[in-house]
Amino acid sequence: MTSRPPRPRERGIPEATVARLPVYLRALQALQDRGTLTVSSEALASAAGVNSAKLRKDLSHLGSYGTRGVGYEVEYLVYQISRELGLTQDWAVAIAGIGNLGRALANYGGFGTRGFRIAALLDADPAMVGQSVASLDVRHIDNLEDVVRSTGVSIGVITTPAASAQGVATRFVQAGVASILNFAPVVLNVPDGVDVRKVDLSIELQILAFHAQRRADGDGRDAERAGLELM
Amino acid sequence: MTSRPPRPRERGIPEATVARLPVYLRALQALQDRGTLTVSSEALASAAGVNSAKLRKDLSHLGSYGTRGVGYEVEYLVYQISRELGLTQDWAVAIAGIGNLGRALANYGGFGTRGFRIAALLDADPAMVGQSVASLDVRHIDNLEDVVRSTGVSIGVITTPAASAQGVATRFVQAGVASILNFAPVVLNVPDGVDVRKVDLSIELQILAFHAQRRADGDGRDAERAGLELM
DNA sequence: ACGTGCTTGTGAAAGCATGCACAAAGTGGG
DNA sequence: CCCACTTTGTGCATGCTTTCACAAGCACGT
Repeated sequence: MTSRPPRPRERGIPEATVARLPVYLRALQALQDRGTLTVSSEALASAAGVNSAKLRKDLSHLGSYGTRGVGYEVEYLVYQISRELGLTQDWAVAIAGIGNLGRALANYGGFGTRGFRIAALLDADPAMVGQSVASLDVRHIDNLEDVVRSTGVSIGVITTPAASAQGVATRFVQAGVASILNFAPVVLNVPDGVDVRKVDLSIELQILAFHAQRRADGDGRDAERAGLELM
Repeated sequence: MTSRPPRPRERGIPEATVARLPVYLRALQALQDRGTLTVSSEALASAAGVNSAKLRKDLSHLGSYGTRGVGYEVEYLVYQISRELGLTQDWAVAIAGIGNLGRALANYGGFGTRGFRIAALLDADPAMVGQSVASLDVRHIDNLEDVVRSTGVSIGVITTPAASAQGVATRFVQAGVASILNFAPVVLNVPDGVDVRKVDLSIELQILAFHAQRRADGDGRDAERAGLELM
């Protein structure tokens, strides 16, 4: 029951590792573009901004894809990580809320290259509906269920105002969408089994402000502290 | 040397706690808008989407601001968290890269209300320079140092293409900006003491895809798994 | 065929974060 | 004034993450 070689990975890659795999993938693709064939954990770790022991442990969760004394074959590793992340299949994404941010996402080219295809745009504003954004017609949010079903959407992105976000999320879920990326500044309530990730610009700024203040306090209070001057 | 009451908090709030304080703050402000005067850890935790023990431990790092048997006074807690996060002062933010995303951020009203003021917009495209976005003139990126100094910018937001991001980051740092929020899909290299946070849309989607695939694999392989059907 | 040198993969230790469960501390009613 | 009730603040146990340090393994030159 524990024969590893044929199907190397067990279920259960740590969450922290999953969050770093896309970073490794991007670094590897950059190497690939430059024609690099193999890379050591040290070099890849430095390109990805992590420590090499962490990188090796992360990769070890996918299987034993390196060669001792040599490193990792870039192309093979790109494939293995892509497969693990589910990027070898095609994911249809719907964006709800075509304001500034929704438009910015719709026009962002970075998705298409990695298995994500923007399949539908939805908005509640009648003036918006029917307009063409990034070569897609904006549909009215009332058609959410139809649109999800007919275009096979499995990931929903919410860029609506905060007040509408929960409603849209609930409709996504009821239409069978179990993965949601939420940009609205609210905590979404969804049933178990639905995966919500949140991106919140204002929270990131607040975290930066906290650290900036701490630096400033330290400088003021205990004269020079470790920090900027140790380079 | 360990007298607590007068200045309750020691240095060193855990990073995980810092990341949640903005969420609590938002939930508290929503309560405040509804006229709520006090709130229990249970109620606030549920509004913030966390468990109440975690909330209490988080808040205990700031000091003892609750009343046993009653809860927390909303207004007082808003003030304490704001102060801890450094939101009682005003932070000048510069946005470099006025593409779709940069414009979306510039026009997003959510910052102003919480101590952040967009003080400058920068772009490398001569056609963009001089245009007015969100009532600010776009300046050429070559003026970065001048702009930072003259407007007192202390937080830099990078929404440039990936290829330009590292250059802009380096210039921000040399101009004295020690807090950077990076939307470009690259790992930035900065000296110690500079705080970089990354927001990466494509990474979030990839993490969602991973979990979505895992759900699908499970359903296919071991018939029905725990998940959507347990509601 | 064998030894040398390099790099991976992984136990084991240390460090964080989470959640339980309860004592401590306050409120309000009788 | 005391008792019952509520809710905070926190010690402790558990689990997850990171980091160290080194044995195992492979390539290459001789």
